[in-house]
Formats: sequence, structure tokens, C-alpha cells
Amino acid sequence: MSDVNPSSPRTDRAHSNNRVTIRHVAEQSGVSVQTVSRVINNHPDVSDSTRSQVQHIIGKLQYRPNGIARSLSTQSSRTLGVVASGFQLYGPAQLLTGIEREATAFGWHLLLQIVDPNKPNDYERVTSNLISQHVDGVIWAYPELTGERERAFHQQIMPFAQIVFLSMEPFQGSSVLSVDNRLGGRMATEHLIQRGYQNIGLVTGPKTLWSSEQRKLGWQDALIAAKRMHAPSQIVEGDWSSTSGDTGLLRLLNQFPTLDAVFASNDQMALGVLKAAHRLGRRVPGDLGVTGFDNMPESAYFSPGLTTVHHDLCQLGQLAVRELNQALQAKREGNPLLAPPSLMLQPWLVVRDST
Amino acid sequence: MSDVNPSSPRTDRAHSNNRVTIRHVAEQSGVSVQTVSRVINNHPDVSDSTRSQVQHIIGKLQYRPNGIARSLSTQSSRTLGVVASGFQLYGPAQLLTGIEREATAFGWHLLLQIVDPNKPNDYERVTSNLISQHVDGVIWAYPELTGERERAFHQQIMPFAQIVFLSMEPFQGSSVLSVDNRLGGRMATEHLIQRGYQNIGLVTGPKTLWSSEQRKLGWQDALIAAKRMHAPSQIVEGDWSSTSGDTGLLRLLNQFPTLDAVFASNDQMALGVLKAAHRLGRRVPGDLGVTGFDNMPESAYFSPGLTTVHHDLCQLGQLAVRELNQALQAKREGNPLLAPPSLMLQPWLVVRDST
DNA sequence: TAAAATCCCGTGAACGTTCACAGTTTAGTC
DNA sequence: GACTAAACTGTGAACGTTCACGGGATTTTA
Repeated sequence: MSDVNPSSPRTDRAHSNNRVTIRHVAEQSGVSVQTVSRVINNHPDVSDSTRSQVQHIIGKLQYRPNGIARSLSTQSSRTLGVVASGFQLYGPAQLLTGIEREATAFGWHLLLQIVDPNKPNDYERVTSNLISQHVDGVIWAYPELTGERERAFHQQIMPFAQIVFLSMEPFQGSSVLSVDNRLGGRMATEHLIQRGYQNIGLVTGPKTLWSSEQRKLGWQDALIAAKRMHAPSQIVEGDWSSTSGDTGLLRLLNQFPTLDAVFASNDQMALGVLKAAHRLGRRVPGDLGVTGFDNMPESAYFSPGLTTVHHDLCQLGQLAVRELNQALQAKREGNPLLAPPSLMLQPWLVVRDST
Repeated sequence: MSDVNPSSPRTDRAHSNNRVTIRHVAEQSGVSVQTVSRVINNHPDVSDSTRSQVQHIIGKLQYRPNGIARSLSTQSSRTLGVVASGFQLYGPAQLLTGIEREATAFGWHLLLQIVDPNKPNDYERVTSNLISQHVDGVIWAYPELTGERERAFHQQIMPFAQIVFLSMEPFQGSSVLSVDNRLGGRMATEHLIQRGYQNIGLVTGPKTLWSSEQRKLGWQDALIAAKRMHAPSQIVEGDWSSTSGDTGLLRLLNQFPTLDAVFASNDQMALGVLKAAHRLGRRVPGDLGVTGFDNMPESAYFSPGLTTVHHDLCQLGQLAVRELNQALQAKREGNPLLAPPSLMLQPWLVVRDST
């Protein structure tokens, strides 16, 4: 029970380090380091009396196990990597919320990695970071259309960590979770058709993104099913921002003058469309029908309230974590899952006053 | 240059671990581990020829230094903790964006910690995590009004990591970065007064938050300076959501019928106010003036375009990282900063059609 | 009552890196 | 050509934890 041991051999290196380590706890409680380890990990093979004594010392010294040392020893960091491309937009922010919630519930830490798809070697940097930091799993939340980078990433990271991709084209051997964007786009468009709109334009998102292209395909599906025309002049590409929705409507009217309805691929662009319509004196829903996608909370308060497609990205994030958790637990127990499961969430339509 | 060394002594522990370590690189290049370490850390004292040879082997084996081992050895994880309370709202999302951008620029990793202020021991959990994971610095981005928890946290974490608080009352010995919310509130309200509105109500944010209360004080400042009345009946409390803005206006009109203008403490609540006004047949800006706070990109596309207060939270996040970076570098070099600097960013008014 | 099982607890090595120090070679000086 | 300085390289320990194993004390079983 000696408080300070002056003959301690462990003072070679000059760390101005006042952290309490497992060794301090062991010395103070008069047991071995291993016993303390057993206590903090809730292992058996330690008597109730010593256990409670050690616990008392732990509380007294405010000891907290060093996660880094533990990671090194266990070869597992209890960390998940999240690869995305910024969280200003509604969708990614929702995803992150779900991921974070579920991760802390399971005791995982999160290592955020934002890629800038324009910088040439940013994917390499992110991959390196993830491997260096020994993440146990990765949630890839910024899926591009081609899947090229995703496949390359998959190859590199697979030996070290489990991966779940979000919202991309499923491919061999990978686990992909997504919302049925195509169905959502179709539902929105079919609803416009049903409401009697004749000439339905599309303000799509960046064409490099899978989800964006899927929504576009859904729009196309609906038009084809209804034997309506669909030409390139009915489409303009936006960048998810309200500004691009505003200018999008102008461009659309220019190249497709008979337009009487618009499906905007997200709510923020739909807001821009509403604004431009108002400025041009086109009444919504009278002269122009508008639907969005996302059902962000604000969309109910647009003027008029926006008809839009609801999908639960928060839940998608939670599912991703749960899936990784399952896969990793299976691996720990020695029977890794063979077929990585994929899954698609169903969106639904929320009808308001803009159609 | 032997590829596989069957007599390697390091095969006691059963790790199905195919990772390339510094030792493999050393063996393959025929140098010591220490030399490889010097190469990957760009230290001098290694000849150009061996350096390039080692680098060649590193590339060939695709070696990536183990960040965890490195952290353990150097006693520094190159990680910053970010404490917040969710990123669905515009403000926190902006903050995170700035933090993330600057952090990756400086090579820091981020450990996200979302607290649920309602759960009793969540702050303790977060604190423990941050200490366990050996973060070098912390950005506290969810400041409550009282500062109690912040002070307690400061006490606990100070021995281990630098801290920067965002948007709270400065206190002794701490570094606080914020936007001048009070000035912003004052500017918004003075603008309403200047436009001739007589009876200005307030839809405030949660009263537990410092920034929210500051905006309220700014509103008060302006009214007092203009010798206008201000009574509790002129105030309702919202929760930042559009829904609370909508019901907020209803409640406000009920308890303060002469109301002819509203300062909403954020743009989303202002949107709700606009919607409710529209529903009630009150013209904005004719019958009712409305200002918001945040200047989120969408606010220009509300109907009518929202007059609001702009502040650059992205920049605030970046500054926070820069400040931590500086403080930590000073500490590494042995001359820790004595006076932790604080700072206040100036917001400005953006006038649109709602006033 | 001896053998076997169970319960506790400790020892030494390992995880992959860096640090302090020491050693060996090469270059520079008078 | 001996002597010092500089440039380069290697050795062993340490960072804080967990794991595999071994062994003594206590209880159970035959």
C-alpha cells in the first residue's frame, strides 16, 4: 500500500505524465496488474473481496483504462470509420445522426473521414488513415455512380475491416444498404401524373451520384409506364442547393416551355423551384406541380407545403452500424458470415399542397 | 532479404494478422527497425541511399505505420475530441464542417462525442471516453447557459488535453470562441424598429442554451435603447424547429395581440412563423415583419425571402482547430501558452423581403 | 484421505512503435 | 597520420494493456 515507490524502475523516459495506469492501481491494491485487468474487464477468476477492493481503488484514483494501449494489445480499436463527403446537406447529416446514435449504444467510436472527390489522392489518404488507425469496420456513405472507387477501396480495406456501403449499386461480395431511390422517384412522378399534370420536368442531383441517378430512373420509369414523352430537354442537373433549383426551373422553362410540373430530386432544390415559380407568377399547384425528395422537417413549412418522398436515413445509418456490429461479432467468435446481407428501405410519399 | 523467416520468434500469440509492420520492412531492406522509423518520420541521420531503398520496400509492401502503436509510444493520439449534441441542425452541422476541414488540413483525427443532455451520466461517459482515448484537445461545441458542466469538464480534462469552448460565457483560464449573438439579436431587432414596426415579439430558442439567451438579450437591448416596451408576454420559447416557430406565432398573437413583428432566434423557426402568418392571412412584410438568425442558404428562398443575421460558424470551427493546434504545438515545444485567447466573431445583417 | 476439480492469482511475453543512448564509419583539420 | 567532429546506424527499453500459461490454495469427489 505504499503510495509512492521511489525505487520504481519505470522512470527512464521523461514523460511529464501524471496519468494513472493499471500499475498504480495494482500497487495500491496490493495485487498484480493482471488481476486489475480482470476486474476492469469483468472477467471471472477474481474473488468478490479483492474485486470490490480493486474497484474501490479505481474509483479513488479515478483510473481510466488507456484505450490506446488496449487497442494495441487486443488488435482492435473498437472504432468504425465513416467515409462521407460533408454533412451540410440534410441527407448525410441524418445518416450521421443515426450512425452516431447506434455506435455509442454499442460502444463503438467513430472516425470521421471526409473525402473531397475533386482532390486526386483524397481517397488514398482516407484509406491510409482508416488502415493506420485500425478501424474495425467502415461505413462508406458517399457512393458514386460508377462504383469504381468503391470497388478499389473494398479490395484494399477488406483484409483489415468489414465494410458496409450505403446507397450504391450492390456488387459481388459486398454489403449494401440503401433506400429505394428509384421507387421513390417513381412514386413522386406517378403522383404528379395522377394529379393530371402533363409535362413533367426533372431537376436532378449531381449525375455522378448513384442515388441521384436512381431517382432520375424512377422518374423515367413512371413516364414510360404512363406512355408520356421524356426527352433530355425535360432534365436539368442541379447540385442539391436551392439556388440550383431556382435557376433549374428557369432553364427548364426555357428548353421545355410546355412544362407544368417538376420533380426536384431533393427538397432544397424544390424550394428553389417554388421560389422561382412564385417570382414568375406561376401558381403552385395550379400552374405548376412540384414534388421534392427527402421530407426534411422544413418542407412542411414551405409555401405551399411541399409534396415529397419520405425516407428514413437516420434508420439507415443505424442499420449500417447494426450490420457491422453483427458481422464483427461473428468474426470475433470465429464464424465469419459468408454472405454479406444487403437491404433496401422503402420510401413513401407525403402529399401536401404543392401538387 | 529472406521473405519468410520460419524461425521467427514472434509467433507465440495467435493473431491471424497479415499486417505489414515496421519489422517486416526492416528485414526486407536489411536495416534496423529504428532506421525505418527514421525514414517514415522524415528524420535526418539516414543516408539518401538507404532512405530511398527503405522507401522502395515500403511502397512494395504497402506498409502503413500503425497509428495506435505510434500513439502509445508518443503519448499523443493526434486526435481532437468534439463534444456536441447532434448535427441535424444547421448551426452544429456548419461547425462540424469547419472543424473537420481544418482538422484534416493539420492532420488531426476527430473523435465525435454526442451528449444527450437529458441522460444523467452522459457527460461523464463522454469525459471518460475522451480521456481513455487520449485526445490531445477538445472542442466543446454544445455550451449550456449555466456553464456548470463546462467548468466541471474543464477541471477533469485539463490535466490531459487542451480545450476550446465554443459560444459560451468566457470564464477564468479557458479559451472561448464565439459569435456575438447578442449583437446579432440587437441588429435584427433594431432593423425591425427602423422599419417602423412597433410591437416586436420574440420566438427564442431553448432557454438552457447560452447562444439562445444572448440573442434574447440583444433583442432586449434594442427595445430598451429605443424605449419600447418589453414584457414576458412578448416572448415565447421554441426548440429551433419550424414547428415551434409556427405554434410560436400563434401563441404570441394570443398573449400579445398588438404584435406586428417577430424576431425568431433561428431561420427554421422564422420559416414556421412565415407559414403561420400566411395561413392567418397576415401579409409579410406588410402586416408582420419577420427576421431570423443564421442565414442558412435556404433562407433566401423562403417566401418572402428572409431578413436574417449572418454568422460564419464554419469559420468559427476552423478557428477553434487552429487555436488548439497552436496551443498544442506550443506545449510540445515546451513553452505552453499562459493566457488562452478568446475571440468573438461579428455577425451581420442580411436584409431581404420579410421586413 | 488422496485425487481431482475448481477457484484465485501472478509471471513473462507480446502488440508496433519511438526514444535515449551508444557504437561505427566517414569526413575534416592541423 | 593522428584527432576531433559529423554523419549514419543499431540496441534495448519503454508506452499500458491483454493473453497464454503455470501454480498454489481451497473445495469437491470417490
